[in-house]
Parts: sequence; structure tokens; C-alpha cells
Amino acid sequence: MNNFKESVIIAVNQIPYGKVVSYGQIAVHLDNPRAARAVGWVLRSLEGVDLPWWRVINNSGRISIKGNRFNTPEDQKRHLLAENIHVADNFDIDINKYRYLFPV
DNA sequence: GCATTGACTCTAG
DNA sequence: CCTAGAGCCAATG
Repeated sequence: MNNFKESVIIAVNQIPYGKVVSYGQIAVHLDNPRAARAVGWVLRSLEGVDLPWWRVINNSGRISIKGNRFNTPEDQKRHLLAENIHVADNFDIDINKYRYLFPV
């Protein structure tokens, strides 16, 4: 049984403290390199789930989140800053420095 | 089963 | 650096 949703949750839970990954990386990790959008869809759908969703950003190293009533860009920025991850006021992140690569 | 949406990514200009 | 267009996937109505 491979629920896409569940697979995404597991992948995100593998992200260590102080590291970030892109939606595309997760998609690749799920053997669906083109499912980056679907990954974002899942994260958006997850609300009360215990998951470090803030460690997931786009491949441009920037926060793509629009901002729903539960999660906002400022929220994500605050979470990242709490993990020693530098985030510019423009929500720009040095993903090249903090990027986490999933184990093969 | 088609049309729409969304926290994506890439290429071009 | 920013915008626009196209491609892609999963869930929803």
C-alpha cells in the first residue's frame, strides 16, 4: 500500500534538524520526480499532523507558501530561524547551504 | 470523467 | 531580478 500522502509524511519526517529540502527532492524520493506539486498539495492539506513542514521549501530556496489560516510565510520563517537556518526578510533561504539529501 | 486548484519546476525573454 | 508559459501530479467537485 502506497498512499502518496503517507509517503510524503514519512519523507518529511526524515528531514533532520537544521536542514531543508525542496518539494522536488521529496518527489524524487517518492520515485515521482514530477510530483513536486502533489507534494505541496499534501503539505497544504495537512493541518494538525505532526510534521516539520517548514523544512520544505521550493527549489529556488524560497518560501512558496501563500498563507492559510493555520500556516503563514512568517510562521515558516520563524520555525526555520528557530533551527539556526538563516532566512532573509524576503523569505529567501540559502538552500545550497542547508539542503538535506535523502539517503539512497 | 472532465475541469479546477495548489505550499512545484523548468525554460525563455 | 522578475514575469509568463508549459509540463507535471494528486485530490476535489
